Amino acid sequence: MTTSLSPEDRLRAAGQRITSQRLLLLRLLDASDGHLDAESLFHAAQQEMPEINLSTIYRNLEVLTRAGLVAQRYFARDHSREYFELATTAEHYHFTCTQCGKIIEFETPLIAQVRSDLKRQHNVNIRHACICFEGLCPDCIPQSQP
Amino acid sequence: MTTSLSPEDRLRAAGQRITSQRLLLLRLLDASDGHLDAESLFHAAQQEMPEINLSTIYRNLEVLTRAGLVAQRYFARDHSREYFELATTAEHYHFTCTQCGKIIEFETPLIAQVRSDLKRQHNVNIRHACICFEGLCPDCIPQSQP
DNA sequence: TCCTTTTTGCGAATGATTTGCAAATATCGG
DNA sequence: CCGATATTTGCAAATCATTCGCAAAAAGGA
Ligand SMILES: [Mn+2]
Ligand SMILES: [Mn+2]
Ligand SMILES: [Zn+2]
Ligand SMILES: [Zn+2]
Repeated sequence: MTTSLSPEDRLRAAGQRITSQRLLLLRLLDASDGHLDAESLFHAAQQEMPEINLSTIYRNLEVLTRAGLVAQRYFARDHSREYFELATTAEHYHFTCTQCGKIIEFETPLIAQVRSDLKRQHNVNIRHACICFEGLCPDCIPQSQP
Repeated sequence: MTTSLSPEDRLRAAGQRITSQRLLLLRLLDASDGHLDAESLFHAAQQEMPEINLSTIYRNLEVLTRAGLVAQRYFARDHSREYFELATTAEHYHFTCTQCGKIIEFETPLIAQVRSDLKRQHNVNIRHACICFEGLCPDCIPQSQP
């Protein structure tokens, strides 16, 4: 069981340079529930660091993702925008409500099962998977007349 | 068991107007293995219809997708580009080789299982899912020394 | 502290997809 | 078959998230 490291130690452990922009990004992701896009992170970051640039956000999200500290996700049918969350949480998947935008996280061993079946049956080496669902959350499902 | 309808009948059955551009698009998708992007379909279409426009391709792919005749997919880690295939094939999922680009299709009942678990546990109404895997296909996995 | 490498801010570029518009086409009732 | 009406198309320009080139600033190591 790992005591969660400070942003600085996480960067160090990942062999990345420690910059105030990266620390800020990690702090913002720590503070949020995750599932933020570059633009939202940019706006949040500007509160503390008004001179920070959007391309710095993008570049660092890529660095952090490749370093394994952050996970990039797609939600909803429209994959036009990338979202990010800390990679520290356990493997889980997402359901997005197309009406209100709520994201429901869930776990299941079945995806791991799919992966191992796929690996065994087709002799492939799986490096990455994108699994997401969308539809209406309980609050947004129209009720039938009582 | 449905005898596969002609492109024209498929459009009619879906209540969409029959245009030569749409018929061509359906024919091209019929002829290919699917998994084509708008640009490839555009190039293929131009062979038979030199004046066809790329935005017509995009617009009709959306129409056909909404009509349920075509399915839109994302492949590879870079989801920056949409791919399409006929929606007539059985529910299946995709693995993309990041090295050679090959796409391996596979079936599994486990995803349906995930959906029903998700639906039951969170009372959501699932409308769409995006499931895709990527990595190295058998041909692209480096062999260890014999 | 000095030197070398990496990162940053800035502005411009990219590239897939979308959109406004007027001309062309499909559908349909007569 | 014909004309009126609703849709669709080709064209050109716009979007918009993400990427890039560059010179100045900051980080890390000796
Ligand atoms: Mn999550
Ligand atoms: Mn397929
Ligand atoms: Zn909702
Ligand atoms: Zn391959």
